Amino acid sequence: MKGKMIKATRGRPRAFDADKALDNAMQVFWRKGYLGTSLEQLTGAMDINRPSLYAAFGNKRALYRLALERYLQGPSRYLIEALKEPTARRVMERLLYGVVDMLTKAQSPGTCLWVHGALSCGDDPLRPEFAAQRAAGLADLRKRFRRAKVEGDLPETVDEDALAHLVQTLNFGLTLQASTGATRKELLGIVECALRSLPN
Amino acid sequence: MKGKMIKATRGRPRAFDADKALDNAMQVFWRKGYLGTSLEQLTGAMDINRPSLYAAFGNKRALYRLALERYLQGPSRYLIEALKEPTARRVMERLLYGVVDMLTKAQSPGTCLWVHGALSCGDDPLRPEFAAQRAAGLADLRKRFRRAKVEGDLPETVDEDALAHLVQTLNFGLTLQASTGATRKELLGIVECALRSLPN
DNA sequence: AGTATTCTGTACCGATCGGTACTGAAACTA
DNA sequence: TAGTTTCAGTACCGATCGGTACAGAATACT
Repeated sequence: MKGKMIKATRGRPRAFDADKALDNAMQVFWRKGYLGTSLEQLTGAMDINRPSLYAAFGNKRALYRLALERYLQGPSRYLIEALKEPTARRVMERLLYGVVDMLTKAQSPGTCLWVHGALSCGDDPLRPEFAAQRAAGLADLRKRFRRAKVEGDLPETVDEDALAHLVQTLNFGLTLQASTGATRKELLGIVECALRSLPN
Repeated sequence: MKGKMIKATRGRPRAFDADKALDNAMQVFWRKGYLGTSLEQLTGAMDINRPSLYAAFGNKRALYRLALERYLQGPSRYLIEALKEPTARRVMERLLYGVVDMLTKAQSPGTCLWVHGALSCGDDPLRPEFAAQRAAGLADLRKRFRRAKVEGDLPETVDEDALAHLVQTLNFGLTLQASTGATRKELLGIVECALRSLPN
């Protein structure tokens, strides 16, 4: 992760904290999307000037990739954690309540950086990368449900592929709800309603 | 709808079909989103020049609003039609299969113009309009389910507000699935799985 | 015909886009 | 201290953004 940030050992040391700067960049991308974010907004939030940004992070697209990685390891951590829950039921609960928490946390932009990026990147080369990441996330979820069947906490009759798809779809849908103004109360209602109709 | 397109009775008649031009504009917005669409792409697809676009449609934002209206009455017609189905069950089926059909039809851009716009409009004044439209669509669905309870084709125990939210969320989620590469087969699997767990 | 009206097309506007050349400052090594 | 390396900052690049001024062409009204 930090490997992609260019750092030097010799010469004049940089005057800013690259990690903190990246964090600020993530915030901007999160709120504004990819096309909706300008370099001026980025350098403003990161409190560095343009050549410093390019020297340290490459370009706008490369910076976005780093911000996305950071997002997935930070604010979107609930996805990783959910998979570690002991039962399929707990995985689904943690995932769905997790996304609601992320979307409605105190200083949350009220959307998902990944989703926002996926639909605001135009024809950028980032586009196919989002598709690959969706497929990867889906595969993780499917594997987890398959394991649950083996371990006996998910009925053999359940189609783990369809269930993984459905849970991912609910995650996406909840994000869009929040992005277009749904409140925490509304989101929690949706999750409860969904969980009532999901297996186990 | 056509009332917002400026047309004159006196003077030189316009050399293009405004309706057809709007249709072409809709296609571009559909594929590229709002920020992702440039005036050059629009005038190119509409086969008119810039001043003609401004004279007939106002500006980029006004043209987008017209394109969106057209989309809702055309490719996204399934939403309106679904509400006319005789039972709550049929409403849900028509809506969910309808969005999949729309997303995977022969020349479909593989996304929803509305969703694409909502997440690619940056800080544009369009943003709150999307929020209002989501709320309106939700209210329509809720009213329909309430009626279904009165008419007896939906159990009294069902929370029509939560159900409406859930169906809208599934619609959003399916759109995002398609926007990031999910196939028709995958989408149909999700719908079947969802319908199996929805009331009735 | 003459005139008012509205369209088309070219050519342009200032602003902003993502990205970079270049100067000088600040650190390290020798 | 001299030389090397890397950073910071200004100032700029060509391209593109959304939007428009203006001149000429085409219609309708009188």
